[in-house]
Amino acid sequence: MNESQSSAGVRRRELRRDAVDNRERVLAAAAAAVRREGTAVPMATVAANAGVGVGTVYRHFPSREALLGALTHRSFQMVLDAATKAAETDQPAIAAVRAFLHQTIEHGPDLVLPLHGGPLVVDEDTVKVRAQAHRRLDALLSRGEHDGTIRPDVRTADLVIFGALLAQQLPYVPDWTRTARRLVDIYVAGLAP
Amino acid sequence: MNESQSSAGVRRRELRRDAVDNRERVLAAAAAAVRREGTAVPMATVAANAGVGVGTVYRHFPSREALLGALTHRSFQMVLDAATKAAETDQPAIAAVRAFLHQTIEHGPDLVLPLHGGPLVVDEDTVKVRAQAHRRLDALLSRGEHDGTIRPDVRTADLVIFGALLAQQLPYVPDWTRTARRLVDIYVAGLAP
DNA sequence: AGTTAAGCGGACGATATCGTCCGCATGGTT
DNA sequence: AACCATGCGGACGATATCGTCCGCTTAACT
Repeated sequence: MNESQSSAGVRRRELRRDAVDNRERVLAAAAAAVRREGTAVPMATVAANAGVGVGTVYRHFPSREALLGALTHRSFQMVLDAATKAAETDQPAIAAVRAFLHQTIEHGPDLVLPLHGGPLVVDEDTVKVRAQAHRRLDALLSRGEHDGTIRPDVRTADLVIFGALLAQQLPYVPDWTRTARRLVDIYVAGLAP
Repeated sequence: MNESQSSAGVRRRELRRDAVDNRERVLAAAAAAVRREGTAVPMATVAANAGVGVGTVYRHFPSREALLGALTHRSFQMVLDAATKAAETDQPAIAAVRAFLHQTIEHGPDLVLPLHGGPLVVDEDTVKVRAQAHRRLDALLSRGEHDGTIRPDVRTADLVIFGALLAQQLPYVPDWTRTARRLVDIYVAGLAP
């Protein structure tokens, strides 16, 4: 992870240190703001929450769409990480699935996935990350079918979708984390053959 | 269901027939629009989709907030109806729960519940309807605990929340209904003691 | 079929948000 | 420590959306 990114190096030099910082602060502020106010949140709000000027936001992300796209990418990356981490252990597959879903809840506050509320465009890179996450979970489910801990009719997409839904936080629900964990545990119980 | 509504009659006369029609069309169009574009959807879009002028929208719902509030109320009413209908049958409680959740999915396209994406204010009347729905489901869960078809640690809120989450439709998921049904069936399987 | 008040539509001024632009600040380099 | 290119902030003109207002239309009643 050095110099220019994956596809045909576009970035000429390293970003200046303050620029790297600011970029990260903008992303964090944006995630929080989008969760709080939805995808139509004014860029000025994001900028203010990040403690930078609007100009800085637009420099790093040339349009609102680009910013939202970056949030989505970041979120799928988190999902991928959670899936990878969960799959690494040698516990029964169903336990790994449970761990994955719990992890997703934990990441909840930072996840901005393309749920309803404005069309978040998903770019090519993001599609790749999403595909990787799917593959990881696919393997996990196969393992579950094989070791007999998971019923065979479960789709990979179900896990991602369920996780995405749980990453939402309903404003009127106090103590969301606990509720989400209950939902997961019951769902996981239903996963047994 | 005649004349003025429940609480202290506010409406002086009956609405004219065309007015009733238009009100309904606005609500339907608004539900669709909000699902498609989020709660920040321009009022002009709603009006256009309903085939009326903006003036008409604002006459029936004095502010955007009022319109969103009406949608929320209507949605909880649907949830209540689904819960009532499901509880009426004399099948085992767990089957009724399953029916309730499937019904909720069916209503999906019309449900606009206070999920993330802008604070939908929930008014007093709506709170009452929501409470009724909760009571209905409470009774159902008790019955389930009693007839031994449902584990006792399930919270009523879980059902409402799960239903609400399922009523979302993730834009990138094709054939959402089928997926949602799978999620429900697995969840319901997990509900057994 | 005439009367009238309820209802309708959409133009309009006010306001909010967008994304750009440019003079100033600062990290990095010699 | 001096240079300067990268990065920063926020004012600004352009655009989008808001909610109101009022002259016209039409349902409802006689």
